[in-house]
Amino acid sequence: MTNLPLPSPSPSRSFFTKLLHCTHHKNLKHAQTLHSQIIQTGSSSCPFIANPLVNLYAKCHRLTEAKLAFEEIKYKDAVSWNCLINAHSQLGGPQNSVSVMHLFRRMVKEANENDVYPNGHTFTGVFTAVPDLGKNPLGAGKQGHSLALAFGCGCDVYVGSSLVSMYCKLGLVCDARKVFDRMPERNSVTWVAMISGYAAQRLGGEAVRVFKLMVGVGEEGLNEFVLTSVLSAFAMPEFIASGKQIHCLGIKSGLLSVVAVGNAVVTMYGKCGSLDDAAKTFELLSGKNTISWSALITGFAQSGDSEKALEMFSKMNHSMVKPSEFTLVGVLNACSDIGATREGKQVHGSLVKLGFESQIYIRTAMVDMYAKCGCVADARKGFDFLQEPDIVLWTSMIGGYVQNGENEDALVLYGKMQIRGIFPNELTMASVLKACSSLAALEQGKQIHACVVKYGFSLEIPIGSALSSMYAKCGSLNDGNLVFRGMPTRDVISWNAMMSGLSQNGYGNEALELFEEMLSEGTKPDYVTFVNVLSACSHMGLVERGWIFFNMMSNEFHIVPRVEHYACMVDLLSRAGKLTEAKEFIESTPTEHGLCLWQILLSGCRNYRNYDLGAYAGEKLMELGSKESSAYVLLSSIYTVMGRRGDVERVRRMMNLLGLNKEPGCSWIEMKSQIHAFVAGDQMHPQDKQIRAEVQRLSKLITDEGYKPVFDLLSADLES
DNA sequence: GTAGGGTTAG
Repeated sequence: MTNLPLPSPSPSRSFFTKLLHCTHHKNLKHAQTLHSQIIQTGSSSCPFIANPLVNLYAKCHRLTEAKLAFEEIKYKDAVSWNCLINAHSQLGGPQNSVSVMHLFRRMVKEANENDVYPNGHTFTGVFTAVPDLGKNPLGAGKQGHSLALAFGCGCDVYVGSSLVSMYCKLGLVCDARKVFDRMPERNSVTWVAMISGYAAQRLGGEAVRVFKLMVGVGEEGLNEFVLTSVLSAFAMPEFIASGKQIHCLGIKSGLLSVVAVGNAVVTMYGKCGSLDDAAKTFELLSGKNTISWSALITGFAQSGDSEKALEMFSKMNHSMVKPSEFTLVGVLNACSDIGATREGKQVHGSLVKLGFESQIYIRTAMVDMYAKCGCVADARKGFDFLQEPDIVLWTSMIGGYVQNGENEDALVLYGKMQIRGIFPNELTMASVLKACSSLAALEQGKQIHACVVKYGFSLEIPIGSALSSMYAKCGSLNDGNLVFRGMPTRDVISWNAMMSGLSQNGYGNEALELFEEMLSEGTKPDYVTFVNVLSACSHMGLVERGWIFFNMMSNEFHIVPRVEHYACMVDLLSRAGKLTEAKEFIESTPTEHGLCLWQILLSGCRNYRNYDLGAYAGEKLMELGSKESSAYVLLSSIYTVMGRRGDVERVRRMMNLLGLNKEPGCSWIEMKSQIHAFVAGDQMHPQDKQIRAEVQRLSKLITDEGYKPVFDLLSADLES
């Protein structure tokens, strides 16, 4: 009984067990030892040993070795092929996906010869690889789909699930749903694929229906994957109630303790704008990982609480959890939002240290951050760093120039992009159109309009708004209106753009009519709308209506007046000569707006030659430490007129002390796509002589018509 | 007794 000899395992059996064990532990060192032993014993051509070896290399991400081991197999069976195919599809990426398709074609081609045919395992690998194909993924997917049916794999749950997932990733949820509905058998993976497919397309309603279907069918598959995918479908404000229910379900089922589920809850609340709930859930998470922190930080940044986002980031740094590129994108966006240049630069430093520098999302966020913080040159450095910027990055850089008023550079960069043959998106077009508006570059604007048509963009928001605004701001109000009326839908920005075009070109009444039309169509005005309305009133001298609108803004629409609104009111009152009323109005507003508002009143006083009030406004500006040279010049002129020599001296001394100089006036005009700029006093233009002669001719003409220029003492002083 | 599908942060 005691000394029964144990049967010694056959060498192939022993290799087999060792290979499985080694695969489980992903032990590459041991794999190489085993491989050499297998070669020595001459079993490397036997599928029963070589297949697990191919798989072992695959799980260690060693595709070259896997391929070598595969090619050594003399009579490859289906498993040999599938191991290598899935090795590539699991690693993913365009390159590996192409390899999957090559291997698959070879397998099919040699099938009859070897009597080895693709099966369910093969098609799962193929369908997983399809979405990553750079060239015609849909064609490959459909072809694969029909082959799978031809090879009798249509009923396999794995094949079905991977098909659902494939169609979803290609954006064809309807095709995915067709496959889903026809599947004879489904499991939790199938449900998850379908639900997350809807979630990715932001079709929360469909996702709920599928989830309810699953619960109704009595599927037992409720697991952490299902919960996370459902939660991601509810990450929109309109689904917050459903999201809360799933949160409860997570608590009841105990699945909330899975960190991925907790993270999905945090994300869901963040995207719904319930940052309190997001933060509470986050606090209770056990085993917070980098995704948890990123979810919360991004949530704060996206809901506009960027200070809080930065605060959480600094807490994260103390918690010893390493930030990922996702975290840093969120933090950079927070920095852009509040113009936190110093923090942004710190993040730049740490992302270099962490090796995220060349990540495209990181680059885009960095370019955006530097541009929004006003450091366009740094933004450009970040842009130039990548040889192949994608369209989002091109667009951020172009948008960065526009935001900083460097519109010529924006157009130049857009030209470079066109030469590189890069297809713009709607935001690119909107940015370059905005650049044209600011430059009043009608000709270039028209060319871009032609591109909009050529590229097949519609007049949807934001292109429609940008285009109508471009025409309006360039003075082509009819074309602006034509585009505006042709837009399929209009949001408050579209209305604002058209109104501002009208009002800037002296069509104040039409702007106000448009405002009435906007209200009657049920679009809620925002603060910009009221800036437009008030400035229209100011241009038209409509004091009474100005007051009505100013009061309507806070009383009816609960919009807190900003400095722009106060400025419009002061401008309106000053232009109308109601200078004392303007002064009293300024004194009733929050003091931090003084610098802007007193300056407006000062100009008003100049026009009406109210020297006492002008001096009062000027003194206020000096007290507040104004850096506007024109304020000091005007004030000293006023004192000159009033004969107060001592005060003139005092103002001039202050001006010198602050190092302020009179800024020369300048203007420009675009002719035949070229911009001609003029600065007061310069004689740089090649046709300077002719231009001056023409100005003299025109001056004489209008003087003869009876025009008398006003040369009061103030403007005389200004000219000196 | 070898091989396959799904979730969370931009």
